Amino acid sequence: MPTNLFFEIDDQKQKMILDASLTEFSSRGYTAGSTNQIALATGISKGSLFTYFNTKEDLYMYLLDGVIREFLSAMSDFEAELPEELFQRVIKYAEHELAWHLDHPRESMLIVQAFSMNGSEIRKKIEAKYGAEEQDIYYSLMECVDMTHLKGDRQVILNIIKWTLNGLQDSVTGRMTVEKDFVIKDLFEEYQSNLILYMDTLKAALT
Amino acid sequence: MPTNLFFEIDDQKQKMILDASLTEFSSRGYTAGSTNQIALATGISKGSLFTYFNTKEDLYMYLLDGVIREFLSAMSDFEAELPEELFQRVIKYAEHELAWHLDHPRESMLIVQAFSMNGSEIRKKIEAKYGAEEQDIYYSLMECVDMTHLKGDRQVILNIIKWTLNGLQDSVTGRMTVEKDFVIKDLFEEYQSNLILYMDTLKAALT
DNA sequence: TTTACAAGTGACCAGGTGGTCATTGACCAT
DNA sequence: ATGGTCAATGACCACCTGGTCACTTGTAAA
Repeated sequence: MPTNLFFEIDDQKQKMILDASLTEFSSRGYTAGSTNQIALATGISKGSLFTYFNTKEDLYMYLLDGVIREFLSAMSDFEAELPEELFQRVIKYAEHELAWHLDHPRESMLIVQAFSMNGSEIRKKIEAKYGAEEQDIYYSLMECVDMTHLKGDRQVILNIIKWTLNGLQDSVTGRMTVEKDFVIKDLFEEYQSNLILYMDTLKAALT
Repeated sequence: MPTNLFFEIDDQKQKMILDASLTEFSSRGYTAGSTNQIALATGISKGSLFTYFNTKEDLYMYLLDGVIREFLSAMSDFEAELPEELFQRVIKYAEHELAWHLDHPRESMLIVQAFSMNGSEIRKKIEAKYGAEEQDIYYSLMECVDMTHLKGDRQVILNIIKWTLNGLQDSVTGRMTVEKDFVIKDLFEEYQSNLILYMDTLKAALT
């Protein structure tokens, strides 16, 4: 949590600090991320940085909180535009989510790294604070959908769909970390057509 | 890659070094893992450690290679015991895989961390060396299965099943990192019953 | 112009890191 | 006993970390 002083400096400076922090932590992770580098990139002294935030952890948690809130609100805001039919709805939702990740690579990486951290104390705090919240966005967006005509338990079906989305998404982002030259547009289009293929298979099977 | 000297010291010592490395790297990750700590835990000097392995990376890659080979062979060796029917086969395979992870928590964590590392150079080497191999074990074990009677493309179905397994598995291992008191046996039994529930749903849907 | 006070600074600290290399000492052939 | 070989050693190096604090600087009131 920042000190009062952080909020009293001008907004430009606040943004620069958070932007530099985002770049640093998303590319090097929490542990390897360097407060020296953040201060340097922002153009302020390390002394100031540590008067705005008491510890590296405070800075990181404040940054993460903002980014997660951005993500959740980007997803929630899209709710009105989602079709009512389950599989159409899932496809649009997944497209929107992946588009957000591709449009916000640093934010996306920060979140991914935050939840794939291992062992450390801070990981537990993150899990305790956001674990539930992060899971719930998908279910809450699907809550109003009628699934009485489908073969199988509601929760089971929702999870199978969700994990299939995960798998498809990972196969895209995984390729991004390995291949040197990738065209985001191409990957996205491949994802879209796979999305339709997999959802059609599930729809045909479960209807 | 170790030097010749490493293989010439007695096997007990070799094992102690690898064991200490496994403990260190699996609990703290590659970057934070300390060669000092490994030397200390093994009871040898740091100088010796660096005559056996030229760099930290060499040590880590050698360790990882052994562990991955262990895992792959543990999976392959099980092939003969797998039922021929697809969903029964998947259930047994998944049980066996999760059991291995629970029985080898350090090895399991090492592999997970190796493939969830971000950004660094070594990650790319790992991906290049094992990316394909790790994906293929599941497909190769399912290769001989007859799926002509199922509704949908073979590859699509196999992926949906695989990602469903992933989701179930993550929900178990995820709970292990969060909850303080968990009984492995209970988690495993919960996993087993969920496995059957989800595979039954998929089987009913796809048949 | 002087004073008072808060904000900004970067040299500094203790504690780590991966890696090196002059020295040691155990062993063995002579 | 001597000389030679070579694995083992740990003090040492340069570099980095998160965090501190005595100091400088800017500003505004008196």
